[in-house]
Amino acid sequence: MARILVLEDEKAINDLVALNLGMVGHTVVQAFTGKEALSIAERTPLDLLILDVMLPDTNGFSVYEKLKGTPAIFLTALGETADKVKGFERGADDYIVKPFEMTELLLRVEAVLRRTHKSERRYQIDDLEIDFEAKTVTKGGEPVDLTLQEYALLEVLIKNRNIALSRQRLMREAWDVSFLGESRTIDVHVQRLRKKLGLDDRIKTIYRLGYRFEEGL
Amino acid sequence: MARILVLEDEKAINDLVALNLGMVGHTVVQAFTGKEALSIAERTPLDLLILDVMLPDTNGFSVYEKLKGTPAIFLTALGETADKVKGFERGADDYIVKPFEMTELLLRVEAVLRRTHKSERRYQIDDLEIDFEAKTVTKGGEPVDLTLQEYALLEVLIKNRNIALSRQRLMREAWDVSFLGESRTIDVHVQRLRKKLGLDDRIKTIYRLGYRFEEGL
DNA sequence: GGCAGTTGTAACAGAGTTGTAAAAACACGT
DNA sequence: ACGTGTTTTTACAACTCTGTTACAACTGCC
Repeated sequence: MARILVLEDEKAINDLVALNLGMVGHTVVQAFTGKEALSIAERTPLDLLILDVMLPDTNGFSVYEKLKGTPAIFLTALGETADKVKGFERGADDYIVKPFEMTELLLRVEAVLRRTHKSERRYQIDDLEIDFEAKTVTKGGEPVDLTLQEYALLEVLIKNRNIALSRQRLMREAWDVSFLGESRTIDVHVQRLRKKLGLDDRIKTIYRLGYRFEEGL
Repeated sequence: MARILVLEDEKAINDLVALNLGMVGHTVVQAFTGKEALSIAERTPLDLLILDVMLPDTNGFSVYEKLKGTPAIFLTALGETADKVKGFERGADDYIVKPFEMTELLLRVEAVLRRTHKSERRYQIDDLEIDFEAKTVTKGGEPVDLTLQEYALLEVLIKNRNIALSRQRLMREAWDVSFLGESRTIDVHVQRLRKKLGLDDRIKTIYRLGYRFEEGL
């Protein structure tokens, strides 16, 4: 279940896409202009962008540039594909030629989310089993109690596994936007996760930066 | 296994759909006109409607309107999608563009049924036995009185069992859409369910979020 | 090794959240 | 209008969580 932004000026298409994504359980935000999209992205974290290439006020690529880091799927009309494809050399992105089948879009969305680890409901490692939707954790079969805030933090860590995350970023992604406190809050929460789940080895401290959840490697 | 009405005037397609649905275990009723569909719906309870949008005597939407409450999947030809989509703002429904793959239809049927959990009418756990359609509950053989609202809440909890449900979501799904009150209503109703049904252990409080019905964990 | 900066850890208090009972508001038939 | 049964609101006590603080332990660098 991911947070997805749909940027497409044609209302009918935008609605259609949003509707279908919502149907399969994602949280969808709709934007009709590039400006709108950027202002939304500023305020809420997003897992995936679906960008129309041709827009009245700008084009999907420049929006994508400004939101670098967030994976994207581009919607492009038939003529404009070939030369622009260079944009997608990266791995997390994709594009679809209009007109498209809704099932195709849904499939590609799932594929991208799977690649970027953004929509997993359950996660298993060692003797740990975490269900983010049920909000349950078992360790070696025994249930463990986590608080909501601990789930939020753990989820961010796991979904960005093998990436070093700054405290600032962890704050942004796992805490309510309004939260401002600059303090040792995160350290304490990490400590609680390590203790409750026996994750001393998997949640690694990056000196002077933040933390990283390690898997495989 | 659900009871499904197929309304589609082209006999070949209707038969095909009915056949396939029957094949996977559903009970299928076929209708070829809107009038027929309504008369059938009057007499037998249905879990899902599959409605052709274009019909000789009417259209799928108006049939849907008259049977409000029953989830539906619309079959629509390519041109007529965009403007009609407003019909699906609700969560339980879906649509498919003709021509479609039979597997796609079957998948969407299962998805809708899963979302609405309509394939189960009764639910049993421990010494409890609940019939959501009859609106009866027995606990250890003895009948228990629940109010309508209590059934609604219990149903949402059970049909989303093992998922942590926010108060907001419970409100949306178990109360009339229009309800806005930000209050302790849900807490009180949960408390009554726990007391009346002895569900203290099964309905778990998720601090700062809402509740979760637990089954076999 | 010594130092400044950084992280680990335990304990605490206040804010926020839930359980519960009882009152108030509402719905509906008579 | 009244009475009955249901639903929402209110009030308060009990409880949980969370950010903070203080100090110990550690890290990297000179």
